[in-house]
Amino acid sequence: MSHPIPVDRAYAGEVTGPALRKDAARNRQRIVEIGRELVAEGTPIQLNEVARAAGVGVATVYRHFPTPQALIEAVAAEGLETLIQAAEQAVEQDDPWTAFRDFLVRIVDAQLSDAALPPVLSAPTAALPGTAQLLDQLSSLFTRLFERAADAGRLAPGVTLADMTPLICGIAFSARMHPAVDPQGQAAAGRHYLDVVLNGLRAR
Amino acid sequence: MSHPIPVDRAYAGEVTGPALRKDAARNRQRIVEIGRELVAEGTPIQLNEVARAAGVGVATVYRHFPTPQALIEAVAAEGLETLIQAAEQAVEQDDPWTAFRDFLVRIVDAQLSDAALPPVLSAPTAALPGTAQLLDQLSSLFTRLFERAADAGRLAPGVTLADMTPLICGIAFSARMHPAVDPQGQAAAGRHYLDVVLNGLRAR
DNA sequence: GAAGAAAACGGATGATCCATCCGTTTCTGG
DNA sequence: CCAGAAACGGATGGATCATCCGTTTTCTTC
Repeated sequence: MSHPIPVDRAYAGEVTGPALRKDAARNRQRIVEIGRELVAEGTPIQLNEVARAAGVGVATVYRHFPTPQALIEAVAAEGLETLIQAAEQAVEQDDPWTAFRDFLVRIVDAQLSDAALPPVLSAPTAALPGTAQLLDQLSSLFTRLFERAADAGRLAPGVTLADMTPLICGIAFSARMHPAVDPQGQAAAGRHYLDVVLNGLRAR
Repeated sequence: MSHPIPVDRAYAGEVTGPALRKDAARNRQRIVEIGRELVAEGTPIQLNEVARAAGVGVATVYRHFPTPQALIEAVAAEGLETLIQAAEQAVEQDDPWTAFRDFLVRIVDAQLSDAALPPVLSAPTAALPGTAQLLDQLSSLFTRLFERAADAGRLAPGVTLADMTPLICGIAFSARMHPAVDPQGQAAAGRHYLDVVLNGLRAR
């Protein structure tokens, strides 16, 4: 931690700053690529191993991603952007409850089909500034969705915005525990658990 | 894994078999003691470090607990036994729904106050045979509680027994994510999330 | 309570994993 | 094309892991 490892910048979820040099950008992409594969197959991420697989030096990996979590965040960036788009579309929806519910379906689904998302959405803090920025965007869009639903009187009293992230991540956690054979079995479980929670959340 | 490390036996959740020698029993207890402290303070368990703190050789620790998970299970045994007792009392309860609900409150609470429980209750497989036995007992008692509630028509259709463990662990997961300062804030969150789910689970 | 067999002990050690440092290479702006 | 800056790579010291085997403790039998 004493060596000057520069703060990360310029990747998928573009945090503007001095652009990366051409070779740096290329290497970064290769590294994220490998990271994506490892995350997808559930292999725990070892930065030295990532370097070997990506065909770059160890230091190059550490320079871009000081910890495995940072790499996971970079892998998750794409998924976060997709979620942000979904949230943007949802705020356009007329019916507050439908918009709210449909977005929850999306965010649960996304966590089940992209293994990089759960650790990022559940983590208390982001390792990369770009991740923090994406999470902020998502959070502010989601706040709108939540408040619209709440203002429309569709939510049971006592349910707060601060409860939503834990609940959503808990639902995804439950679905991942479900002993399903096929992957869509897990998606079905996720949908089911979300229905249960939404049912418990709705004003009557 | 080529060295003959004997299968574990004779501890809290007594799996009968040849009794441990006196010194072995003493060391085992010391090790679990230290394990309990580490788990409580949230320190990740390192078997070498446990050996040092317990004042025994490394091999002694590995002989008793081949992996950190095994030690965590030993620490969790006491909590599991308490839950089993609670479940036994619950099956005596007259009202099926009250029995079911009260036990769920207990199991969520227990996971929040004993950090050894979540990994054991969420794990797909047990590392120690004693843990497997305790989990079996718990599971069979819980099955009774669930089926009584279901037969009494108190559960929404589509809710199965297999959904319950994931849901319960998901609730505990959500509560642990809740950004509470004091520890009873987390317990309150757990209670709240359980209410939401129970609300969604109940037949209407 | 002594002696032999069996069980358990301890810690040195080779293997593996981690992450930094710094000499070399690649890039970019002028 | 040149000089300065940025990024590279991999050797390496440090940490962690888990096994092996010579020694000690306990149990059993007489």
